[in-house]
Amino acid sequence: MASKSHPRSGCPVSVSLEIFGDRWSLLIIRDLMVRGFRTFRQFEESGEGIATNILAERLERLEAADIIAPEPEKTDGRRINYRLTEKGIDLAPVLLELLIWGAKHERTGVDCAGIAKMARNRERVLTEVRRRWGRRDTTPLLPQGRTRVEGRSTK
Amino acid sequence: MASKSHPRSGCPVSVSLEIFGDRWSLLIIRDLMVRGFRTFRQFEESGEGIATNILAERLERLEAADIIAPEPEKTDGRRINYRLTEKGIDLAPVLLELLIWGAKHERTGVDCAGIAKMARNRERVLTEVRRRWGRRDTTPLLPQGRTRVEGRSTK
DNA sequence: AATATGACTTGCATTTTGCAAGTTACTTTT
DNA sequence: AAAAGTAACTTGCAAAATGCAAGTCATATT
Repeated sequence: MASKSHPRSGCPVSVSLEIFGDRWSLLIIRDLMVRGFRTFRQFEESGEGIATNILAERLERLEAADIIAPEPEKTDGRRINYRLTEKGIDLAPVLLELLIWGAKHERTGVDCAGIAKMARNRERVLTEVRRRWGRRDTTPLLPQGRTRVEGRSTK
Repeated sequence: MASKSHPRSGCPVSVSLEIFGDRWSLLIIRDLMVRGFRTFRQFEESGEGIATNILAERLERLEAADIIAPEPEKTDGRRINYRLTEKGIDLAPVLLELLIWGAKHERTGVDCAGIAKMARNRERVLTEVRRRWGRRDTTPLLPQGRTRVEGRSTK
């Protein structure tokens, strides 16, 4: 991504996009925030099809930006758990709006009605995300199934 | 960008990012929404340094996604005014959250306090954006100067 | 008629992606 | 304790996207 520093405008939107304005970064953050994923392997197999070299590069980038932080697992020296920093958790509203927009305007694999409900209770949703994060609760916020457009989700 | 269609997850966030998950698309939308820009030339000279071929490609993409729509100017056959569709205007919350996040967490060229105030009145800001859009009011929402980090903005 | 302007194309060098196949450092199994 | 996983990456390329400079083309203006 934006490796080299071009002289950009200094607008916060522009600065933000320089950090995670690509097709993958926010998906990693989504996996951390709402799916409860923590490891390289989980991100890799999250269903989006990210290549491992890109994933590694994005994790490095997000870490450099202090959005995520690696936390080696004590019981298993191989495994690294990635965690969101406060700065990373603050991306929840961005992700939520992206979710709401996509569900409203595009054909996606999730239940529109459910998302519309979230749209009416943004604050509640964000509070819940933060609460779970604080408790290290990794149960997915929304039932993230391979639910495709045709299938009515959980009812 | 994501020209070829990979099999992605169907998550609304993912679908959204496939459309405008890059470094430029949302900047064009920002220019339309809060700076009152309407033409190719304006986007080109918006200070971000987008190349003309990329700009042309992004406009095409956004139009294909029904986020913007070109409107040839009657009095001047050369000029095309790009306008946001309803779907495009619905990106206002995304942009606003991006703005708030960037201003809070990164060193940007705008007055943090001003943005923080917007963060406390999200609904008011969004209503104002829509109101201006409806009236075709192109005066910039925020005094978008080349205000750099050092300069305290308008007072 | 000559010059200018707005909105793009085109050509080409440089970067970034995507993909497949390693590598390295643990852990678990036998 | 050796063999076989497993987790997190690297590496090597080919393919695609990007950046840059220059050019085109249809109006407008002088």
